[in-house]
Amino acid sequence: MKEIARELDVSISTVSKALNNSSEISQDTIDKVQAFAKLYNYKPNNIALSLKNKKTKNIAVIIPEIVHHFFTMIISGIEHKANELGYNVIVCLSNESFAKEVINMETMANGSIDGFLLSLSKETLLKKDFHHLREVINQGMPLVMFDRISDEIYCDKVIIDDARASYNTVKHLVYSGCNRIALLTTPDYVSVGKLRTSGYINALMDEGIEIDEKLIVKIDKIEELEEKVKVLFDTQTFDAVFGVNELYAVVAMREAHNRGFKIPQQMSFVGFSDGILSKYAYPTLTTVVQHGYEMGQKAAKMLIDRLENEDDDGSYKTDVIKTSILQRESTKPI
Amino acid sequence: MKEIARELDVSISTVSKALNNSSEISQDTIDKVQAFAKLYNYKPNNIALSLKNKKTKNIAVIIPEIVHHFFTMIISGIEHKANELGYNVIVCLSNESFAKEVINMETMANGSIDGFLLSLSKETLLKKDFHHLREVINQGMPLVMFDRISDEIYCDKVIIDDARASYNTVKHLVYSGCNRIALLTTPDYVSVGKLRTSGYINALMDEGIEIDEKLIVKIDKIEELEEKVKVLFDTQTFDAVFGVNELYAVVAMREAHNRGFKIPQQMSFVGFSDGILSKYAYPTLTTVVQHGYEMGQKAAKMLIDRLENEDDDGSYKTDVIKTSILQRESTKPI
DNA sequence: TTGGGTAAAGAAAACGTTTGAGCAAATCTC
DNA sequence: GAGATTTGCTCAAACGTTTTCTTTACCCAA
Repeated sequence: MKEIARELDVSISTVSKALNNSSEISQDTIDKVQAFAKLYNYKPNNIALSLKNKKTKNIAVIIPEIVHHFFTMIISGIEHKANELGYNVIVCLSNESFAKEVINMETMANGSIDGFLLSLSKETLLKKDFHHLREVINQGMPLVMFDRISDEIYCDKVIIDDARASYNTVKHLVYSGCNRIALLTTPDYVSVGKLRTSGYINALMDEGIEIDEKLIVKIDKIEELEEKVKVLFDTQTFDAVFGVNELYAVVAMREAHNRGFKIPQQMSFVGFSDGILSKYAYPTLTTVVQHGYEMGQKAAKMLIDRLENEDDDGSYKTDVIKTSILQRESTKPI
Repeated sequence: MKEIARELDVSISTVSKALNNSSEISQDTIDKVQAFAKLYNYKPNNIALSLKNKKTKNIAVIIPEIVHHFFTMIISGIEHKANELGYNVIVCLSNESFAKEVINMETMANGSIDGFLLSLSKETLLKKDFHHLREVINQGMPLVMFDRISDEIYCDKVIIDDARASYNTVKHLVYSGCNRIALLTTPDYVSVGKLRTSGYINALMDEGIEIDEKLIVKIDKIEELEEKVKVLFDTQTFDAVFGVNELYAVVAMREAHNRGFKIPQQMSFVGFSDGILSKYAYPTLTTVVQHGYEMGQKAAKMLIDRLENEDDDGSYKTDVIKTSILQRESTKPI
């Protein structure tokens, strides 16, 4: 801008106004300035604009892990919607670590971004320490949580109805003729795992099937997955496996394969979160579709709506994304 | 800062210097200011710093697609290394679209970031239009390309030695007793696909095996994958399949399964890029490991090195990441 | 001629920070 | 005790914009 001003022998203010087609400036000058701007390939400096407007048009999304189909779908959705609305997405990974989550929030909450999209790390869920969230909220920075949330924090949220999805799935298995259904789930501190477990229990109770605790396997770390699955097969009999994610289901299915079970005739399998594994497993895996892309889109829209509408009436929304069951080869048709 | 200055009745400059432990300021004042800063929970405004320093400590990474194991590994690596060195990562998705890639670069190259990490979209590779890259380079903004690169652009690069990896893999298959090896690859405009194809051809020639064009299947869109695989099985006989990504290999393996082939006794399978599909396929898939995480780390390091070392001697490096073959169940041991 | 109106442009402040130059007071030196 | 040095602080400019408030110049009517 300075250059253009010097070149045309006008003031910087004039240049600025001319570029913005201000009515204060003569058409003649406007044309000249804009011509020069094009010539010099002038691009307004975003940082200066951010400083002036106190808006960066950036949003941060903090997720526990990116190498995970569900999260990449969410990011895709976020990115798409944010771009559509003129925002950039800064991705931060917490790696399931509380400390990293806190650091990420702190390095972002200093003017670099306008708002947060957050899915809690396992460690944060375990510690139940949410001071960093409270801090940014008090600071007046909008926060939208998705998927892994906490009820203790008041803010906008987008979630899957995990309990209901799990409930429906188990019923589906029962209707297809299964009645000893093993559950591969996470420890209860993972909010979504807990909800899925409770959906499983409720469905069985409603169907009058007794809960056998030995059929419920809680897996904390990925390393113990294969071993625990083997133990399950060694010690229990069952005719279906419900995994709270696709990996658990696929690994169990492999084990069944190795032991010579016919799928789905002798044993059915269902997973959660329809990803690439389910789609290309052998046989293809029936899954609960979580619609991560839509979740991301909705979360981004919620955040940006709040950013652009000043009328903060202090009320927060929680959006529930519907799930659906995608019937593939690993379960018997109803 | 203003508040602290008012409260302590000193100038803003004094506050700034006190916070930076300047020797110009008395220890007494420094202590007081820092105490107040802690009390008010003062955080320096990053935007103002960026404007002043002409450095944002942000880097943009533009990738074609995020729902893809290899790219998420790369992003993980980038994010890790960048964070370690004090940088944030802004993720942009081109969705394999030339237009979106250009837009992404333009919206970022206005002061929002210090440099680019880029993997070209398919459409860009097809069009061979790289004016947007030239533009940012001329503007003096560092650019590091990774994986999907173009030789026409002079900049730092990080690549896989695709041709060699493919060559080695095919030799591996030959040594394990296969001699009619089908290749599932991409059209030649995808740089890595072309290289992998040429590695395949060279290996066969070196082993004195005739190239049968009918065994080379080029797949452009994911939708045509299953159909083309079926046609291959219907019309040709072969004892091994080499897929230039894990999906191709896994889909082919499924088809072989369905047709009753014994794997690997009757037919071997190898994929490229060791992802979740390969690991949990049935049987588990032998793959070429691309070390995406390391590629990401290296690319990030390269970019940041260039950002922080002024001495731009005009020479560019190309780093080649080694690949390795991970022998699993889908191939015969050598 | 003078005053008021208007069109076009410029000056200056602001966003939050850093930093070199400048300045007053305290301390030192001989 | 006068000049020199040191100490501790403030001023002002700078980063690149926008925007409000002047200013200037010109025109027209009284």
